[in-house]
Amino acid sequence: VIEGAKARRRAVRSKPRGRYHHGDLRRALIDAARLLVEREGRQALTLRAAARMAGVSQAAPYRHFPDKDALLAAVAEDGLRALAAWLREAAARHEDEPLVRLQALGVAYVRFAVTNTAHFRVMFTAVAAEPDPYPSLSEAYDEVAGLLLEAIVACQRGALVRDGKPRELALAAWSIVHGLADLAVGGQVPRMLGEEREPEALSKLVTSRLLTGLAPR
Amino acid sequence: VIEGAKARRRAVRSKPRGRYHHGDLRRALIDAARLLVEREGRQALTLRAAARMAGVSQAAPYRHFPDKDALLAAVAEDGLRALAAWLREAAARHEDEPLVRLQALGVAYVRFAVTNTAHFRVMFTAVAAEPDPYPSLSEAYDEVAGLLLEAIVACQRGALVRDGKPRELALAAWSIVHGLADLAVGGQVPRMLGEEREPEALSKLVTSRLLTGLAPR
DNA sequence: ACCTGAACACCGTTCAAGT
DNA sequence: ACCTGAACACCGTTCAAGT
Repeated sequence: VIEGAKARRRAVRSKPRGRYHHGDLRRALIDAARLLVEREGRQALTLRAAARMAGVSQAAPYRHFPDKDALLAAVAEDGLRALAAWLREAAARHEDEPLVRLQALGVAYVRFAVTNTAHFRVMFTAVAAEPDPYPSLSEAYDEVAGLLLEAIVACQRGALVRDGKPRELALAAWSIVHGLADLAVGGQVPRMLGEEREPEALSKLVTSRLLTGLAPR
Repeated sequence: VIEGAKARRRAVRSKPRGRYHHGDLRRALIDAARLLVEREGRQALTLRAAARMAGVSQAAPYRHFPDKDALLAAVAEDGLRALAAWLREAAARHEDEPLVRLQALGVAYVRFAVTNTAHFRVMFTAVAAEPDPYPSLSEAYDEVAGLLLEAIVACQRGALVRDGKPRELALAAWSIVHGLADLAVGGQVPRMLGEEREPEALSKLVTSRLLTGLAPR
C-alpha cells in the first residue's frame, strides 16, 4: 500500500530546484509520517522527524497542519483511502457473485491490517471522533463502511443473505472482520487458536462462521 | 472499574508517615496512570505526570519500572484483570444457561469498552506482542480469552452451539465482540447505523447475528 | 506565500548523591 | 533499599524574521 508514494516523492523533489519552496510539502509530510509509522511504530511519528525526513525545518509543517493531531488525521485518512481502494479492487474480482465478494472484502480487510499493522492502528485510533474535527477523514471512514454496506445489499438482492436492516447486518460484518484484524495485529490469534495462521484462512474461517451461524444445524 | 482504587490510595497514604518510603509506589503509579488515561486520554499518560500525581520525583518510577513501556504494560494488565473480573461477574449471573451466559459476556465486554474507552484502547495496543516481554500481561490476555472459550465449550456441551473446534468458534465470538467494541469506541457505530445505540442493544444485535448467521432461514 | 532560527515548556532517561 | 536533583537529548508549538 505504498502505491504512488514513489511517484509522489519524485514530484516533490523535481519541483524545488533550489532548497526553497518545496512543491507539495503537505504530501511529503504525510508520506514521511507514514514511513515513520510503518518502520518504527506510532511513537516514532514525530512532527520534527517528519519535517527532517522531508528536508524542511521543524516549523515548516505548521504551514500545512495546525498541529500534530492534524497530521495524524491526514495519515489516517491516507490509509483509509488506500484500504478502500484495496477493498474495491478485491470486490471487483467478483462482480456477479455477491457472497464471494463479501468474503473477499473480509479477506482483503484482514490482509491490509496484517500487512500495515502500525498504519492500520493509526487509522482507527488517530483522533477522537467526537466533534468530527476532520470532515475528510470522516468521509474516508464512510467510504469503507459504504463498501461493506453495498456488499450486504447486493447479497440480500440475490437472496444470499437474510432480510433485515442492511445497516445492522453490515455492522455485524464490519465488527467481525475489524475485530479479527485488530486481534491479529495485536498478536491475539495464536493465543486463542494455539497457532499462527494466514490472514486469508483466518478471515474465511471467521466470516463463514458469521454466515452460517454459531447455532447447531 | 475503579474498584479498589480508593482503598489502594488509602493504603498508600497511610504508610509513609514522613514523605519518604512510599509504601506501594508501584501500585500508586499504575493507579495514577490509569486516572490520567481515563481523564485526558492516552497521550496524557506521561511518566512524569504519574510521578507528580503519586507525589514523588520524576526519577522515582524507575525504581519500579524499567521504562515507560513497562508502566503502559502494567496499566494494560490492570485493565485486562478488571475486564476479566467484570466478565466473570456477568457470567456468574447465568450459570446454568450457557447461551445466555455467552451473550452476557458479549454485552459486558462492549459495556466495559464503552465505559473505559481510553483504558480499553491501552489494553489492546500497549506494547508489541512479539517477543512477549511482559509475561504477566500475557496471562491477563489468556484470562479473557479463556473465559470466552469456556463459554463456548459450555454451549457445545448443551448442544446450543454447533460442533467444531471450540477455539475457532471462540475466535469468531471474540472477533465480533471485540470489533464491535473497538468500532464503538472509535465512534464508527452511528456512521454505519445512522444513529447512536446503547452498548447492550448493540451487543445483542451483533452477537445474535453471529448466533443465527447471515444466511437466509 | 512559504520557510527558518531561536526560544519555551515539557518529556524520557541517566546518574551521582542523599537518607 | 528507595528516593532526589540536575543534566542531556528530544518534542510540540510559537513567533519574529528572512526570501
